[in-house]
Amino acid sequence: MWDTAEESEVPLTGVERAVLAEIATIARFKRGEIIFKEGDPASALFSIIDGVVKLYRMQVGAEEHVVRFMFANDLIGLAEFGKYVNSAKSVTSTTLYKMPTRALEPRLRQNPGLEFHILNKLSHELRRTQDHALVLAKHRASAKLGMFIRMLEADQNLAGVDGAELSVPMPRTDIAAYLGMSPEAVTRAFADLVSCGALSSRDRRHLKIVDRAKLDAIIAETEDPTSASTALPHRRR
Amino acid sequence: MWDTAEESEVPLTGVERAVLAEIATIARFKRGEIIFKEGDPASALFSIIDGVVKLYRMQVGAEEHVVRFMFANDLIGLAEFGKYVNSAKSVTSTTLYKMPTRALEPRLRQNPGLEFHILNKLSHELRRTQDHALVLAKHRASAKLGMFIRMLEADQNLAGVDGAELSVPMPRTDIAAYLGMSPEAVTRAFADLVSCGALSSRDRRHLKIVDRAKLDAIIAETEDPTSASTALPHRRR
DNA sequence: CGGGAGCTTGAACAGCGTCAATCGCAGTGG
DNA sequence: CCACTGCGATTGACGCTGTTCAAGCTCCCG
Repeated sequence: MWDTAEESEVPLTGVERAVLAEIATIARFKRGEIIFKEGDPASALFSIIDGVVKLYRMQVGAEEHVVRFMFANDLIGLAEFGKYVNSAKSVTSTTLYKMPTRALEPRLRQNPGLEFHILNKLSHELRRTQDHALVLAKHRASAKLGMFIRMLEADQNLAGVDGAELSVPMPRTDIAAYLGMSPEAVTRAFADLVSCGALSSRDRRHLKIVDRAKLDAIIAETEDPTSASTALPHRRR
Repeated sequence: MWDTAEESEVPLTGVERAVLAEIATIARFKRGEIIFKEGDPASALFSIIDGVVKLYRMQVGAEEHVVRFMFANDLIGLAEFGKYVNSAKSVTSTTLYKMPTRALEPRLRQNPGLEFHILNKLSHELRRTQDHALVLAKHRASAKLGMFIRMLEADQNLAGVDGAELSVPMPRTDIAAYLGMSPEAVTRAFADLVSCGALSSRDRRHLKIVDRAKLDAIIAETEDPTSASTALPHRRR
C-alpha cells in the first residue's frame, strides 16, 4: 500500500556532489537549539546528516504547531519570498550541511540536474505534508497515533520488518503538537495500542509493532482498540 | 499577517508562454466530472483557467478526504513516480489547459525558467498545504470554518475588502471533508459565526465578512462564538 | 542524591459525531 | 410555466471521546 519500495531516490551525480561540497559547511546543534526562525531572512539551506529536527510554527492564540519532523537526508530551510516559512529546532543533537543561499542560487541555475533534484524533494515533501493533513483529519486518537507510528517507521527505513524496534526520539508534547491533540491523549492512545496488542514498548522511547494487521485496522478506524478482540481472546463470550 | 501583498507572482515570459501554447489544448469539464484519479498514469498536467476543482483521496475505512480546492491559475496533476497522487473532480464547470507530460518534459529541460516557475508554484503549494494542516489541528469547529473562510477570501483575491461578497462554490459535504468534520458540524459552525456577528450570509453560497476582528479572534480561539459579546450587547446582564 | 521537566493517571465537563427526521432548493420533465 | 422528485442542507437528541484541570510519579541530569 505504501510505495516505500519505489522511494529509492535518484542520487546526485559525482559532479553535483562536488558542486555542493564547494559551498557546504558542517553545522552542529545540540538538543533544543533553534536552527532558524519563521520570518528570518533565508540565508542558508540545510541538509540533515544525522539527528532529528522539528519544523514548527507559532500561532497567536495557541501553542506551537509542529509542521513536520525531519530526518537524515531531508532538506530544510526552503523559503518563500526570501524568508523562512517555518521555525526549526533540533529534537536530538544534530549534524547538518549548511549551504548559503547566495552561493547556492547561481549553481542551481548552472546545474539543471540539481534544480531537478530539489524539485523532486519538494514534490515528495508536498505528498508527505498531505499525508500529515490526512492524519490530522482522523477523529480517533489511536488512529492518529497509529499513523504517526507508521510514518516514523517509514522515515527510519524499517518498513516491513515487524520485529524491528522503532525509536521515538521526540517527547510526547511534540508528538501531541504534531497530531493536534493533548499530551494526555497521546499517552492514553499509546496505552490503548499496547493493551490491544498492536504495539509493545520497552520504554517511553522504544517500541515494536507486534500486530501490523491490527494496527492497520485501527488506523482505518474499522476496529476499536478498546475492544481487544485479537489481543485478548478470553473475556469474549 | 497574511502576506497576500507579496504574492504577486513572477509571470511567465512571452517565450515561455509561447512554448506552452504549442502543446496545450483546452479541456472542459462539467460539475462533478472526474478529471483524473489517484494512481492513474500521469499523462498530463493541467492549469486551471476558470472554475473550481477539488483534489481528494479515498481511504479504506473512511469516506473521501479533500486535500485542497484549486482555483484559476493553479496547477493540478503533479505526479510522483509517474502516477497522480490525488484524484481531481470539478466542483463547478471548469475550463483548463491540458499539457501532455510527454511533450512537456523535454521543454522543461530546455527552459530552466519554466522549471523554476514550477518550483515556485510547488513551494507555494507546500505552504498552503501546511496551512491546511494548521486548520485541521484546530479543535473548535468555528475556528476551522473561520480559517477556511479566510482562505477562500485569499483565493478569490478579495483580501481586505470587508464589504465584498464571497462565493462559496462547494457543497457543505465537501467543506466537511476538507475540514475533517461532519457536514452537520459545518452547518452549525456557520450558524454560530453568523449569530455572533462575524459573518452574514445572503444564501447558502454567498456570504460577507462583517466583523473581521471578531472572526480573527474566533480563529485564534481566544473568543467563544457562542458568547455573543460584541454582536449582541443586549441580552447581556 | 536532589531537583525539575516530562510523563502518567484520574475525574468532570464540553464539544462533536452519529442517527434520524424534516426541510428547501435545483434540476427535470410534462 | 409549473409540479415533481431527489439530493443536499438543516435541526434535534443522545452518547462518546478528547480536553481540561489537578495531582502524583518517573526519569534524566546536574
